[in-house]
Amino acid sequence: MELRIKDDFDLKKIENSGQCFRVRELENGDFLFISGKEVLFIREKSDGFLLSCDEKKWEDFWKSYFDFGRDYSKIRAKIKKEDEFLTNAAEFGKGIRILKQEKWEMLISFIISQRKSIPAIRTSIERLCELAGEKITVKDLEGEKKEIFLFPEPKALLKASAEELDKCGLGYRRDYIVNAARLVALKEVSLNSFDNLNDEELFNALNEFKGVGTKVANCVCLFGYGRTGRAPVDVWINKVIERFYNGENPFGYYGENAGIIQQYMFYYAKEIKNF
DNA sequence: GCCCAGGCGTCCC
DNA sequence: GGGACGCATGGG
Repeated sequence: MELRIKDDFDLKKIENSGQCFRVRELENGDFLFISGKEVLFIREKSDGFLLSCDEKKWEDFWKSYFDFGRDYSKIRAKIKKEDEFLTNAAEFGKGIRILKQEKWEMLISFIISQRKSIPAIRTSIERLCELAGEKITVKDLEGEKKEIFLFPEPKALLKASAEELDKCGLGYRRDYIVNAARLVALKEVSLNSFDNLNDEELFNALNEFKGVGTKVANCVCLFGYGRTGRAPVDVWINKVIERFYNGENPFGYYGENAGIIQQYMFYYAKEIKNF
């Protein structure tokens, strides 16, 4: 299908925004998105986008995945005029959207993320998918068949040996992942049931997993549950807070948009480095 | 070889 | 409640 949208939908920025680790640009310039059991190829065209899914799948799944239903330009318009850093960051990051990704994948991905660089996170996750993920065959926009490994189900991870998991470069995080897989696979914890919790309750529930602290729990809230009021603070955001906000967390003012504001700042800081 | 990475658990106060 | 410390491993 075709999508007649141009504003606030920059695939390259989304790929590099640090919220997703399996999104990538292919050699032919198309983008590949994988989430849950769904796979999408997207090609940017002069008047919009060409997608590998039909209208029904777009309406049922990808539309909400890409958070279409939110007007990002309105959010940028609410930024304090005197906040020069954030104004620059938002302009620079214009086109980023907060993806609503698969909950289990977010939990494990952000457990892996601690004390790892983004390229290293991608490598670990990809190895995990090849080790224990279901292999499916899909057709790209050229009609050519491609093999894709989906993100491993909790049960599949439990079947892997410690040695196999270690080859994924998980380091000391391995036991955190096995522990989470056990709790979810044995249905002692239901990630879907967490939908009913408010933001604070959800944060606390996620925080119960070993290896999930304040930052990781907030990332899962934001990227897995669409809780845009949560603003994860990592090393980059900490530098921003120290340098531009006198050490005071600036996100409270933005309420339910705090997570989106945070994402603009994170992307800007990460990309510019010497901001 | 060195430094650091979208932090966290533990210990100690 | 907050501060120091160790942590496995890969990228730059």
